[in-house]
Amino acid sequence: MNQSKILKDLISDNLVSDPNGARGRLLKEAARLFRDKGYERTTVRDLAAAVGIQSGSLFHHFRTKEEILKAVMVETIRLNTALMQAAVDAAPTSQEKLRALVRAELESVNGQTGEAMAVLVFEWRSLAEESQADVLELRDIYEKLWLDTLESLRQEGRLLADPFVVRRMLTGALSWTVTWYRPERGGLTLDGLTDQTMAMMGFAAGT
Amino acid sequence: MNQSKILKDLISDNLVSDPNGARGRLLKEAARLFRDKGYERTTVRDLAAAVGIQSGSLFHHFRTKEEILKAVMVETIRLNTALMQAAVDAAPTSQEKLRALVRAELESVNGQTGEAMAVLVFEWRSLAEESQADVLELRDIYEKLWLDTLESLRQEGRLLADPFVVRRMLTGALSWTVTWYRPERGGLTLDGLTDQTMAMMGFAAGT
Amino acid sequence: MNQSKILKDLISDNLVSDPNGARGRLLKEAARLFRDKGYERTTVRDLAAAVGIQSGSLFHHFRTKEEILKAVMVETIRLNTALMQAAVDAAPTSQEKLRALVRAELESVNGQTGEAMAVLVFEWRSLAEESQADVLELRDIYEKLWLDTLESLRQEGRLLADPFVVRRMLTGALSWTVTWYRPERGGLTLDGLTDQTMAMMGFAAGT
Amino acid sequence: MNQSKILKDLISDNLVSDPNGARGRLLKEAARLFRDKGYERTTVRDLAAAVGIQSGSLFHHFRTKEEILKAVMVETIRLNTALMQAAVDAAPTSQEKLRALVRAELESVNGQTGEAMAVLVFEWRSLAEESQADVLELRDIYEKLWLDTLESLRQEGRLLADPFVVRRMLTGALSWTVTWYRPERGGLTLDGLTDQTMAMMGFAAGT
DNA sequence: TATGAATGAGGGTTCATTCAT
DNA sequence: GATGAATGAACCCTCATTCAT
Repeated sequence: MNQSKILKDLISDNLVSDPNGARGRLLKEAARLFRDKGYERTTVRDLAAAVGIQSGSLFHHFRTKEEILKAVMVETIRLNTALMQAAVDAAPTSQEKLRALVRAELESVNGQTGEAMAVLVFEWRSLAEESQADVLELRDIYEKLWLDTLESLRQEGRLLADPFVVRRMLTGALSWTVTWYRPERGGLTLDGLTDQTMAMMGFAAGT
Repeated sequence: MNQSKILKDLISDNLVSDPNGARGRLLKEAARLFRDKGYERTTVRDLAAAVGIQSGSLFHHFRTKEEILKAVMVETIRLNTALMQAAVDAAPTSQEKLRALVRAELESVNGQTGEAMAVLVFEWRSLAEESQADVLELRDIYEKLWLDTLESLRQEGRLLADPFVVRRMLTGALSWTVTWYRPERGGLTLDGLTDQTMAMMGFAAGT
Repeated sequence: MNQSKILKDLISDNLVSDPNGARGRLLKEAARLFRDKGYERTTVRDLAAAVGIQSGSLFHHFRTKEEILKAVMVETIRLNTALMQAAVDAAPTSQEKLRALVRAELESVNGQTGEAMAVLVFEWRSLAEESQADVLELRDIYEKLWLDTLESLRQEGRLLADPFVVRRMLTGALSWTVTWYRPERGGLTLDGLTDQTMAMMGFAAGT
Repeated sequence: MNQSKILKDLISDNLVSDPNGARGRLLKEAARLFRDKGYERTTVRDLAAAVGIQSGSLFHHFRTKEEILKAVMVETIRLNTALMQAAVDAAPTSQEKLRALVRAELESVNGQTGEAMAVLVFEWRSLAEESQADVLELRDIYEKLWLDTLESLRQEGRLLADPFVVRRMLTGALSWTVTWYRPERGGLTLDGLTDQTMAMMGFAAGT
């Protein structure tokens, strides 16, 4: 099942907003602004201007600015959970599953459609505590995919460290790429970056 | 050369503020607040209250709030550069040097004295561009320690990935520990966490 | 002529809106909300929600929010003028006329059907000046009933004070009951409250 | 003890703000604006302009706009309680005590210094519920003066109605004078208005 | 008539910064 | 140095009103 099919299904189930609709367009711009300037530095006027409406009109779609942040995070996590699941399902071995997860997360963080993943990671503190609890529930599903894969590798003797710790390290490492990885300037492709990540963990490409 | 000696030297060279002086105390509290609440969410009144003065009085020590952030970063990086250098110098092999660097950075990020390192990483965006240039210069020295060590390991065949990429991955991974590592709740010690980090990269403890 | 007959006549003359119609229902809810929360604190969304429509739809019935306030006042004053007139006509003596007026006004202010009277008194300031002039004209008819009755009592030597002043004092006193009189909690009935009002003025019950 | 002496004592006890100080001047202007335009229609910018400062500066003295309303009410009630107490103490008979209370309340509501009393009465609903509880406590002292006096008259057989009801009626009647009594246009003086009020209750002047 | 998205002015409040004392 | 009142721009959000559908 390819990416656009996954997205289409989520949209028709109302789990993710249609990127062509008013709400979807706003969330996309919000994700971009939040990633680039940070949640705090992004004003509701910035958000409104980015989709060509007045700031007051925002509040037709969302009750508060924070609700926008939450929506960005919730929809991102839903989309990425579905993408990760598909990636894992399609990979035959544990190592390939891991590679697929790394690759998918790098794409989420750095890709054109996925700037919201960086928001999820770096603006977490700006989310109200009540909202954090809601998002954490969704996050658990997502994290389980990682932990199961890492656990398998551990049992196969191909991973020396604790899967839980490794996952958290990888969260930081992969998210952090958003601050420095610039594929457009030539150099490393996303596949190359994935290879490097695997190599850092001692997995040579193609083994 | 132990840590307190290093600190003392830096203080007497006026490279780092005396933590007992007014300026030093403020920077320490600022680092803590910036790490805990973020730069944007920390008000100058918060900063002033933390050291028991009025907000207006802050501006006798620093011209702007951003100058405080910059000072936190500059002094942090000076201190940590000295600490890292000492750590590297004391380690005989490349792998031990790497372990020392990891351990030192984890301590910087999570330790009692070093909360400022997290600020350096996560509040970078809040620093004015002109200030970023200044800090980056200092950072290069610091980064060189890492790159040299990783390069050696690479040449020894013990590291498969590109040192530059690995360093950036480690920056993210190690900084991110501030969001989840809670030694006080029992469990992993800083040494244990260091071991895990090394293990993730394929370096078994004591090899 | 009883109350419902009076109301029916006013409706068929188009002087008061049918409480079963869209306009009448809205005015009734508006009166309740204006009395309970005040005109300023009542939003058009509140008004719309109270009759189960969207806020935009309100403006098919009234050009502005203030027009709703004016309509509440105008219809209230029309209805109450008719009720007062009937009450006065039915009472044989001046004292009984006064009692009937007091009783009728207390009922208007506190009764189930007449919550709008409190609006007329306490939200006067919110009415635009142009509208005030229109309503004042209607009010004069209403006030004349009071003044004529008080004047008679004065001439009979049963009232020591100036009728004009007494009427204004009674306006305040009777309107103010809306803030404290709670018949549902037991205690004073409307008749009892009427007796008390008369007693305050030196008119013993049944004299 | 005359009025200015009473005021001076309250000021030196910090129960009422000095009308020459920043806080006192603001409260005075706030009372005037709240009475003239209503609390809701008065903006913090109006308040600030009335004392010649910027709106942001208001929040140095008061945390919220509502706190200003509360302060107006609290200080008013403190001042008026002291004035009423003095008025009652100075009057020898129950009837004269009542007259003194009526006269004092009329002066509070309509006098130059006392515009705040009208705010206390007519803006009650705008006060947050928690604040209402605080103010009510103060109000009880004030009301007791009235109730004791009315109770005495009742026992002397000079008042037919229930003191509790009479007090509430008088609250409405006397407060309402603010909406229509215009001494400057000639006609009734405050003493004359007091006489009329007493006469309405069957107390001839000088009896 | 009814909807509901959009408007746009203005609301209360925050906050880094200034400055007379 | 320290204070604290004052600034003024900007913030998030509200709300009466409009209008295409």
